[in-house]
Amino acid sequence: MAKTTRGTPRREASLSREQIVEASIALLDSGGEGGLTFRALSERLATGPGALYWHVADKRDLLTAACDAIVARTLQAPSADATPEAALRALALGMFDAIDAHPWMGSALTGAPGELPIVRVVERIGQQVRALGVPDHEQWAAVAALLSYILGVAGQNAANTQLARVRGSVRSEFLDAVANAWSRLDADAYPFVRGMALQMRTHDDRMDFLAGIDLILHGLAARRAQAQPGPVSARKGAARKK
Amino acid sequence: MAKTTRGTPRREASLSREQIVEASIALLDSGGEGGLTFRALSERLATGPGALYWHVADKRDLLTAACDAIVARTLQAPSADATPEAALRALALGMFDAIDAHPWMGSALTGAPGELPIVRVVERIGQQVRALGVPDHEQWAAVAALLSYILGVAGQNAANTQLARVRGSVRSEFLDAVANAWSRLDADAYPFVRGMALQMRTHDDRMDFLAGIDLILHGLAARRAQAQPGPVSARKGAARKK
DNA sequence: ACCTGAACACCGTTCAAGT
DNA sequence: ACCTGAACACCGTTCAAGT
Repeated sequence: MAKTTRGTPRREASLSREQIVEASIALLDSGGEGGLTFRALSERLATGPGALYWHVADKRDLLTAACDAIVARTLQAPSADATPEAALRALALGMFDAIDAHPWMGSALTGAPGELPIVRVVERIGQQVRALGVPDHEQWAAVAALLSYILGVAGQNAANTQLARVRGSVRSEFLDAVANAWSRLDADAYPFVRGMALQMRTHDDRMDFLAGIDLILHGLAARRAQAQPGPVSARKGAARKK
Repeated sequence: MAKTTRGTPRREASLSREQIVEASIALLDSGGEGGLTFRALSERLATGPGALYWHVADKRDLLTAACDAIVARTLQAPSADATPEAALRALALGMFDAIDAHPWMGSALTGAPGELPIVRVVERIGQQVRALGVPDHEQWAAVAALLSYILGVAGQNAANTQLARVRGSVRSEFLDAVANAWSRLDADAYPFVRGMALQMRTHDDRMDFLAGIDLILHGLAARRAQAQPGPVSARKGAARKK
C-alpha cells in the first residue's frame, strides 16, 4: 500500500478524512484514550500535525468520527426478524461488544451528545420501541432510559479498562483488586458492598448488562399491561410473530 | 492578585487536604472540568504546584476526593421513612440534582470505578434493593443496573453542560441547537429521531430521569411477582417494617 | 514534615510559508 | 487546495533545594 518512495517528504496521495479516522482507530485501540495524539497520528500518516486540521475540526471531532465509524459498522446489520424485544436485546448487546472491543468509545460517545453516533443509536432504539407499541408520548422516555443505561455501562467499562491500562495490568486484575478492597471495607459502614465483593467477581459483566436491559424491557411491558389491560396477544399480535 | 512581591511567600497556616478539596470544588463549579488546574489551584491557595502533591497523589485523586465530598453530603441524610421504592427514587433524585449542580461529577464518578464515592452510592442502593426483597443472587444485577443508569444520565448531563460551556452558551441553548439539528435530519434515514426532536425539548430531563428509574423498579417488581406469585404484601411484610 | 518554584516532557492548536 | 513544521500557550508531574 502507498509506498512512500525515496527521500520524499511530500505525500504522493493526498490525505483523506477517512484515512485519518482509520489511523485514529488503530491508535486508540492500541494505546487507549491517551494513544490518540496529533503528533503520533501525523507521524503515522507521514505528515505534520497541522495537515490534519485541514480535514478535521479538532480532537473532539476526530474522536467522534472514529466512534461513528465503529457505531455505523456495528449497526449496519439490519434488525433481525424477531420480536422488538429481541431486536432491542441484540442491538444493546452489539453496542456492548463494540464498546468492550474499543473501550475509548465510552467517553467518545458521552462526549458527543446529539451527534451522529448517538443519532444512529437513538434511531435504531426508537424504531424498536415504537414497534413495541409504546405510546407516542412515552417513547422518548423509554428510548432515553435505554440509551442512558447503555452509555452508563459503556462509561464504566471504559473506565475499568482504561484504569487497568494506566496501572499496567489487565481489566480482570483491576477488577479483582477492587473486589479485594471492597471485601476489606468496614463491616458496619458498608455491609452490602462488603458482602457483594465476592459475588461481584463471579458474575459475567455481559450477562449483568443484559439483565439490566431486561429489567427495563420488563418495566416497559408491565407499564403497557397496566395501561391497557385485556388480552395482550391481541394488541401485540402483529409485532410478535415469531 | 496576591502580588507575590519579594519575600512574603511562606504560608502562615499549613495546607490541608480538605482545604485543597474545597478549593478544587470551587474551581470546578465555576470553571467546569477545565477549570481545575494545579496552577490555578496553587495560585488560589497561595502555594506552588508542587506543594499540592504532598497532600494528593495526582489529579485523578483530587477529582475523586472532590466528588466524594459532594456525594457524602448528598447521601448524608438518612433514608426517609418510606418504602424501599420511595427511598430509591429519593436517592436517585438526590444524585441527579447533585450532578446537575456540579456537572463535573459526571466524569469524576465514572472515572473512579470502585472508589469511595461509588462505594457510598452502591451501599445505599444495595441496602434498599435488599429491603425490596430482591433475592440474594439477583441483588448485584439490580444494583448494577440502577448504578449504570444513574451514571449514564450523569455522563450525558455533564457532557451537555460542558459542551455548552465550551461554546459559550448555556445548557438549554445547546439542547435547542441539538433539537434543531435533529429536526433537519434526512426523513428517510432518521424518521424516529426527526419526529422526536420537538418532543425532546418539551420534556423535563429530571422527569425523564425518574421515568427511567421507575422503569427499572417496575421491572424488578414484575420479576419478583412472577418468581413468587401470591399475595405480595405477605412476603414483603418482614422487610417492610421499619 | 512540609513547602518552593524552576524544569521536564508532554499536549492541542495556529499560522506564515510553501507547493 | 492542500501541506509543512516551527511556535504558542498551555498542561501534569518531578525534584533539588529550602525551612
